[in-house]
Amino acid sequence: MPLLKYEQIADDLRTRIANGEFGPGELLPSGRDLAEQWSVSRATVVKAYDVLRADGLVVARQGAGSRVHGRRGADRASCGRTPSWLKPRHGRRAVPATGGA
Amino acid sequence: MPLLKYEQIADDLRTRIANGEFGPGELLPSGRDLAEQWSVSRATVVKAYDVLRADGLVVARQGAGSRVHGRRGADRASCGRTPSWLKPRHGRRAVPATGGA
Amino acid sequence: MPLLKYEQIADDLRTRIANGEFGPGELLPSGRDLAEQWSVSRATVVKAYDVLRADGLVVARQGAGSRVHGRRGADRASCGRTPSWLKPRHGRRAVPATGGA
Amino acid sequence: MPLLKYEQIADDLRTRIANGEFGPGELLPSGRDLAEQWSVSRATVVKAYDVLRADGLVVARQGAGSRVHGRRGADRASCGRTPSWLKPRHGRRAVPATGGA
DNA sequence: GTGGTCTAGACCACG
DNA sequence: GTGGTCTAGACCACG
Repeated sequence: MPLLKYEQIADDLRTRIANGEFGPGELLPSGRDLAEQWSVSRATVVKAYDVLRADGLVVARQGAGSRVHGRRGADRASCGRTPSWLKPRHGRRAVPATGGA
Repeated sequence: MPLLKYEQIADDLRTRIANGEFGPGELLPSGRDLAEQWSVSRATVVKAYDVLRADGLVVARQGAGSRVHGRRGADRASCGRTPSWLKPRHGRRAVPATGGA
Repeated sequence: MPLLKYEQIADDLRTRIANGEFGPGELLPSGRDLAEQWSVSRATVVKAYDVLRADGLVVARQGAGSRVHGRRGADRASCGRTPSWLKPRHGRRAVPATGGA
Repeated sequence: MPLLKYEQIADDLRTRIANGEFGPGELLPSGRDLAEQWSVSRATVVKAYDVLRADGLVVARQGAGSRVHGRRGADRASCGRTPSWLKPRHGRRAVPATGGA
């Protein structure tokens, strides 16, 4: 087996994040769920998330699950699906803070 | 040959989409059909669609064919000449929080 | 020939723009150069650029050549090579105009 | 099989690059070698490298092999633990136009 | 040697 | 039927 289990899991998550399945700030699958899906112990999943946290790809907080690093929306909005060469249009007009909200 | 085969095929589809031959959400020719029409291997057509998917122009689902990105009608309806996929997120403009809601 | 000459030329430019060979605001090859490179008349090249202008990909001004649509730098900077899922880090900290250095 | 072969290969390389086994500018294993090591077709390896190139992690030139993106030394030298390819354009800070030029 | 394209065909999952 | 992966091998340009 060229890839260890926890590396496989980490890499699978990396791929799914890269594919946009999970965006910045989004909640990732729980350790318990992943352990069941991959038929591994929770310790193995914990190690997989360790790798991703070491890479800076994922952030975790006590009792609040693991999330993709980055704020929701902001960055994604500017680098989403649109091909880069179609970008130039919208002038990054910042949302005017017009009193209300 | 200035253009590789898979680029030719991708660019031809791009052009036909830009020309409105295929609108948002519409079904594109199957890989098998294109392979026959262009007298190329199916793998070459798959690579052409790879390019278009990477561009976000096309979406494909197992067993359900490849389609032009975007919902039927919606985008096209609100646009003039410009192909919908040239319009970057013209909606999105957050609903101005005008007091109430 | 599934692609007409001017479509081939247009699509080649489109591909090269998509590949980043020419960025937003950058000057594209002159009609005279392209005509020679592709062994076609200048009218054919003009037609190719017509297509790209109709697509909104290219802008042309009298005597100033054709350029890729969009401002130089700005947008490219925010959506360059870095994979989208690596983006989140830098907090868009505007360059502090600290007088000195 | 949760991970496709080409994804496994791509992810393995990604991991090894992240671990510092291959630094910026360093030559990566040839497609032929990897194909033999993984007992897969060379086309599968090519696709793995496709993924890494699409991510901007790897650059390849005809006849000159594939290399980790980035110049030798420079990026690595200035970084701590974080793999250089996780650092978005830390240079680039435009020279502040201090009066003159 | 290297990377990349392309073929002809098998295989799989999805519908 | 569909898209996508994968193989084994040929071919090409680059060095």
